[in-house]
Amino acid sequence: MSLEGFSIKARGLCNNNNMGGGGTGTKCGRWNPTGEQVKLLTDLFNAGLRTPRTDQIQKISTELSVYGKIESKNVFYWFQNHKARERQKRRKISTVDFDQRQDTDEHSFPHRHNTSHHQQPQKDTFEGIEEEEKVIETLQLFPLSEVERMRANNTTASHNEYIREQVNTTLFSTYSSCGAEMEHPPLDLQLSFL
Amino acid sequence: MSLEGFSIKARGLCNNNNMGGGGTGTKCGRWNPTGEQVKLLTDLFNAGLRTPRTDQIQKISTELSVYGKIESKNVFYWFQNHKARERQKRRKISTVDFDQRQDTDEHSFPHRHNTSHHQQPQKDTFEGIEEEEKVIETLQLFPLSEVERMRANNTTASHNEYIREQVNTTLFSTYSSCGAEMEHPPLDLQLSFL
DNA sequence: CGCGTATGAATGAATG
DNA sequence: CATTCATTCATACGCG
Repeated sequence: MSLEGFSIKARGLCNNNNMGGGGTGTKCGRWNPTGEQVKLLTDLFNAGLRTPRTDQIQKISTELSVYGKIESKNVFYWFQNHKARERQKRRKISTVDFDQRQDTDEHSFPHRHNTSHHQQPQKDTFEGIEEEEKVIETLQLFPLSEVERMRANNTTASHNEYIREQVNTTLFSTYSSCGAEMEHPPLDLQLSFL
Repeated sequence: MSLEGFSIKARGLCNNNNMGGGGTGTKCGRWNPTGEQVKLLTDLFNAGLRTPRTDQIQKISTELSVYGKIESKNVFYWFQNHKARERQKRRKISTVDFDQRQDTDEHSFPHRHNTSHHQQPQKDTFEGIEEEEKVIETLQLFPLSEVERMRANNTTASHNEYIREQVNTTLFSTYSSCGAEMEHPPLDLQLSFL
């Protein structure tokens, strides 16, 4: 456990996914991707794959199954999550306002498995700054032979961001449904900045 | 490589002292909240804030930044964790019920992993023995003054009808040309096996 | 100093 | 696609 090095988390507590068809003794009910699986998925993601179709999902799943147990839905969820968090990160993460600018470190936000690709400093716009899928042309990710050419005219001019505006509604609905467990009267804080 | 597990916290010392003891924020990997920061966060939580929205998170983060280095994601995580742990605690207590189970293991999570759904439909559904969370409706902590006027046009995302129907169905049946997806129509990213 | 606990961080799973 | 819940991993800290 060096402190300077990379502590490869290896995600391995119940990581024995290699049971093949047995499916026994898997005490953890949650899929725990292996390193290879993650790598493959990440590569695909970086290659521009964001929302694989059903058949793609199945193929990916099949391919990944050699590394450990996996289901199609895992792949499905993985892409969903990965994409969502990529977005989310741009919104939440490190949006240090103009207030204070401590240029202490540039790696303010953690990158879970981001393989060195553009991480432009985001503005906290709720939309827009996405869909910028980069397109690679020849991706030789796998030991197989055929490398499909990828037509890269995506343009991704998708402005399909459905404005899920939740400004004023959520504020109250949140409290009405979520509630708060406080036995004390609503303290009137000086939270005016909110 | 599976750099998905890297902790960039790959440095060692981090003595972000706090609590009014002086102490200066040494930029370390992990955010260490200040006493004031914790207090404010806790106050907000006690005031009923459970899952702040993005804009709230940012404001909170900005506000807290005067006490020390902080990022939006820290606020985000803080609320996530705080809420989760409280629920967890409550669940654990309710599990004990009248029986003192203190010998077998400390792992007292039901771990009901079901491939169907979970038991918490939405925000607040408690087992039973909890404290009767009160809904604060007179919470004027968050002025909606000009937020509302900010939003005049909504246009109501009508195309929000994504077929996010259950995973399984989507995966193993015809995708039925949702038309809403197809990230980039062309890009037939067929990486070997796809 | 080793260990248990509190908690920050991450992510799989699911729902709307 | 957004949001949330649940669970787990990784650390900082305090204790004995």
